[in-house]
Amino acid sequence: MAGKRATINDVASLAGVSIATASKALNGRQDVRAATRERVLAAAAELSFQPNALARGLLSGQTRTVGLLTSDSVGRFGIPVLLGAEDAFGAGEMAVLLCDARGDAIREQHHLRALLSRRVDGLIVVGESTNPRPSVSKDLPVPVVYAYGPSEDPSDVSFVPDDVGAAAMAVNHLLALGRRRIAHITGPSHYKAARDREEGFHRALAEAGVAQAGQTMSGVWSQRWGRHAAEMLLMADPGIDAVFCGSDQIAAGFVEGVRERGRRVPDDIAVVGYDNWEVLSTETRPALTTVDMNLEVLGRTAAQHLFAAIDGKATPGIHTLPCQLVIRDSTSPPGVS
Amino acid sequence: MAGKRATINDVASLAGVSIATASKALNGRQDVRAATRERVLAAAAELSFQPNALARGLLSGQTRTVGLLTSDSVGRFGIPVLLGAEDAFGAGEMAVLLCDARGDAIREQHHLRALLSRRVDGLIVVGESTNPRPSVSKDLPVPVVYAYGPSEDPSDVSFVPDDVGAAAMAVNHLLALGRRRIAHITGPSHYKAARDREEGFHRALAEAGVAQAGQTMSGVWSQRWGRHAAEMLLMADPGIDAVFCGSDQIAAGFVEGVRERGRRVPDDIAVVGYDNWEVLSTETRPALTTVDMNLEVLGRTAAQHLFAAIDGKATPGIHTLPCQLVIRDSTSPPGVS
DNA sequence: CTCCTGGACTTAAAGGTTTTCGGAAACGTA
DNA sequence: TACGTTTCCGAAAACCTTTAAGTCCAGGAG
Repeated sequence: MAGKRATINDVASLAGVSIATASKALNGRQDVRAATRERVLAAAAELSFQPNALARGLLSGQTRTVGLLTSDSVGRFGIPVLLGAEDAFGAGEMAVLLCDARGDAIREQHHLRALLSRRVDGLIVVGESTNPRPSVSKDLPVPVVYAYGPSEDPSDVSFVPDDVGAAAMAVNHLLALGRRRIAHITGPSHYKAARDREEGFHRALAEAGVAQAGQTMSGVWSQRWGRHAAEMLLMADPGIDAVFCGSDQIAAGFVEGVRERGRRVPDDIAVVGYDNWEVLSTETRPALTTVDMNLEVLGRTAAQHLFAAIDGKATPGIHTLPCQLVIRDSTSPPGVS
Repeated sequence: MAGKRATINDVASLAGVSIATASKALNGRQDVRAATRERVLAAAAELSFQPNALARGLLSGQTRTVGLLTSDSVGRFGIPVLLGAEDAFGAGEMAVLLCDARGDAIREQHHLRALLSRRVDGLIVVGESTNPRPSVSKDLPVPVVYAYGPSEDPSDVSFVPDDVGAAAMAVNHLLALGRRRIAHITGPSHYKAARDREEGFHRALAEAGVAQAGQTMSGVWSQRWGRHAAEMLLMADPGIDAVFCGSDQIAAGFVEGVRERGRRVPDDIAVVGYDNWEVLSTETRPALTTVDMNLEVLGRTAAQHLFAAIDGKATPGIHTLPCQLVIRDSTSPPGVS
């Protein structure tokens, strides 16, 4: 821990110029002789001068800092968004102030006040699910962009993954493999994600004129439920040849359950998961075909649009971003695996 | 997005007092009559006034903001530390500026400069492994605390989990269950974590006067390696009755491998993992007995000591924090499961 | 009456930077 | 010499808040 930090005043003194000239030299402005600029730069280097962002922000009204407000302690969704945002902002240009409200509205208000008092230039709100959430607050003095979980207010700017389209894509993949008896196991129906994915599932089947195998099985987002669903499904309808699961956790559990009952994946039953959560999708056997929601792209996009909004070019509405089907062994055609 | 924000000047005008009086009233200081304070507070509420943290920081030299510098994109270690830090700082009191260097030294320097120019009060550096890492920089004007990955410089303040002790604890648990032929499967030996855990493993065996079953098997931190190791181990030494794995991923793979070869966990072979990574440790079957490194506690402790260091009470050295053995089904005594 | 005390409030400075505007020097031109 | 132009540099204001120091006044003591 060294002593006091150098100010532009110290730099100016050492270089033998006024503060104004030092400022101009350091910021690469005109109206300063090359030799003088040289001297100032040398002085700044010597003192390892770092401009005080507080003073600068106070004057300009821009802090080059954005707040990221999340409720997703585990970081499943917040982290990719953060990474994407950092990318979009450019290395070191923008800083991100991260707050975790842990699903508590009071805490969220608290964080919100703290962020505003720090004069962030904008705000990204990351939902813990794709369920629409209350708008963070009316009449905020800074623009807000919602990522993953959209705002209830359609005049806000929101970015969500295209769950419907992705589910349809997954089912079309199964249909293309010749599977015709396709079941659907997913999470609780109070999740919009579950409902959207089911909608996509139905749409794709309808377009192909294929009937769903059994009823959609709603449970929880866990491996345990996947295993349990496998038991029930194989009992009730032994003829199924494919399953579209609402999450990788469910898919991983389902694969286990299938194997325990002596059926093979993908030969007997092809399985598609959702999330592309690597620890489950690539490490289990067989590796899971699954939907990647491109959360990093989503985060980057949200950040870019936040930029635009800061510049006064907001793009209100709920924007849907495409997902990607990652094909792995759990849907290999027979004999290929 | 509303118009300009209210300043203390606006509040003072509306309340009909001077700026100084407004400031004193808002900050609960003496020398202001109750009625006057009332008026000021009402005015502030009416304008929804929020003090400008930049101006305050500029004056006081304290920003009530700390930087969290990590290289752990996935958030496996950074997130718990962040949560613990937020806890220690108190809700909304302190803000955390999060930067991810992605293992790149250049990027780290970049972020470091950005953080310093923003005048953070302190810095927490989170390593991606427990391998000692270069000190972030000499003569920084703010205190730095290292979490998870310690600094190479012993005069820095570092907090690391007690891998050696935890491994010994895990092995003692297996010994207490009556297991005597215990093997060790772990990650690459260039990880200090792997070496430390092996050391604890050996120490506990030595203290009990029990010989290790076979040689320590070093691979990578993956399920695939766990499965592979299971094959090799059961081939070479079918008599083993317990395995201590260097990570939950390895343990999960090992359990799969064991089951495929027709042996049972925990009846034939007890398994202990490491990390308590919930998606693996609680969701697999049987649920894994594993070591929890208490990363959230570690983060909170690091944050508390950063506070102390900011107040001039630094505690140099590498501090080792205890881990915790979470006992689950993978080490149940026969017949209990 | 004067002097002092203490309460309630105001003035002004400080913190570090950017920016506008004015000034000074150097130089060329009439 | 007087004047205009260009080039470079400096003084000072502005951003918003906190705080040390100062002002003013009422009331009590002498």
